[in-house]
Amino acid sequence: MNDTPSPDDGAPVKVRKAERTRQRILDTSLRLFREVGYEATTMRRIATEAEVSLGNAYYYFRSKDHLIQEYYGQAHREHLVACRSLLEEETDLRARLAGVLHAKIATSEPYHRFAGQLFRTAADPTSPLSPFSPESAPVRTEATELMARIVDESETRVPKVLRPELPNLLWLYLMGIILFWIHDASEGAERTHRLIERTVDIVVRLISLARLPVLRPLVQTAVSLTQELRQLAAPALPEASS
Amino acid sequence: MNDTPSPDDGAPVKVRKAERTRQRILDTSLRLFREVGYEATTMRRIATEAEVSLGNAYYYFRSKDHLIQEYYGQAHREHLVACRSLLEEETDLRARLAGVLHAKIATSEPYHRFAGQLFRTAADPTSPLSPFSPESAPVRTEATELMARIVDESETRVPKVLRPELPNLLWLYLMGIILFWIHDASEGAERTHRLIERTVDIVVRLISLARLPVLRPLVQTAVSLTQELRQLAAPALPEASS
DNA sequence: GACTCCTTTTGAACGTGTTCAACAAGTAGA
DNA sequence: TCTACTTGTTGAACACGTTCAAAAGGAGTC
Repeated sequence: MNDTPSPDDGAPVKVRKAERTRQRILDTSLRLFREVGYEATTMRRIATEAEVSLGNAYYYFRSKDHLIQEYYGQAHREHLVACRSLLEEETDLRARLAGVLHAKIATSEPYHRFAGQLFRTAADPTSPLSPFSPESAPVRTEATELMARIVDESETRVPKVLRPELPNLLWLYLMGIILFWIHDASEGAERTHRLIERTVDIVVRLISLARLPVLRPLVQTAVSLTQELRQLAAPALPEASS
Repeated sequence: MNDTPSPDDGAPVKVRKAERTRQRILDTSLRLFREVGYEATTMRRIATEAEVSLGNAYYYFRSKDHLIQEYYGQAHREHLVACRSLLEEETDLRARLAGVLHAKIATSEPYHRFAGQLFRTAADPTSPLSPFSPESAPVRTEATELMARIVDESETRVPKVLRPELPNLLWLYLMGIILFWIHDASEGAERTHRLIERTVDIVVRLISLARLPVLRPLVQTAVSLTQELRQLAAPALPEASS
């Protein structure tokens, strides 16, 4: 069992062991979340199946909720993989945006039931699991950067007013789609995919329409609103701007 | 104690007693929600303070969540009272809309902390407490009718495309404001009130802009989207159309 | 009163997430 | 080897929401 061959760098075996325990708990959790859903996955069951005591699970993860933060990360990484080729080949903005959204829904599908139950916790503003919480900042930032990439590497020119805020707006749009998907009980999330097809058109149209003089003040307000939103979520948000 | 003078109509005293017990539990719950928040209000405490056994509370209310449905109703009634004079006197759409929204936030203020915790449950799509759930339909309908009244009795003409769907759109807008308010920790919800002032302008502007030929297709799509949303929430929604 | 039937009420019991004092196991210095 | 010290681990205990079999109460009928 204790196969730790050639501990390179003289790294302490202790750390390794702790890391393995942590990983075992994490893997078991994510598997159970997928297999039996959020609520049926009790901390006792996680502990039992990970061959660890109940208290030990709490040593590594402060609460059941905190286990979910890990899910966010994993889900995002899977999404990135699913998007890669599309982002490398496609240059049309509409196609890029639609593709990324469809991929998000598709990769999330195994976790559909889980996500529904999870949402209950994630929607709580005081919860560290809220997508707006400081704890979620890393994943949120990564996701926003993905949105920026969709736009930047496309052939569409974005009106200047919109440019700095557009990735955040698109991230909000993604959150909206996910919200819809969570409620969507249709076969294969077919309705959500149709929703994407229809709303992507609007969004792309709006991006160009933002140029229109009539709409200028509107756009200005909308942009400043998202800034307000951001302030609301994080009173002090230390973010590396790139 | 047993003061049931002149049981008119020969109504069975039994029913009266049951009704009183139910009311006592309900009053105690709402008071505790206000005073100590959602989570600190345990079913045991409600039972104790209502001078009733724990099981008895469950006889009248299927779960802690169901107690909240009652809160929705009460909150809406308080909102109506707070709006009355404004709706009778004011005819300008912007002023009417802003007034109603400000009133909603103001009357909800005592429940701010409670609402934050509550939201955790209410955001769960499978929860009967979701504002989109069938169980919430009565209050939702009433609130939507209030939105219709804001528009109908104002002096502003609404473009035909928008008319049937506008109350629902405004209700969604209200939900958005409440969502912001829940996250808003500023003194006296001052930020939410500012948000209302700014967004009301946009909304009113959008209502007139909906006439613009350029935007026609956009508006069309937006309208049909809300219909989609409605379908999502309630697979079979029996609603009295007036 | 005695009987039946339905409504109301009780409190013990279950499984849950979480906490915590205690213990075990490694690690490093003497 | 002995001695601290940190890290990792345990399981009992707590309060919670919820359930349920059983008891009590009340109303009508004989």
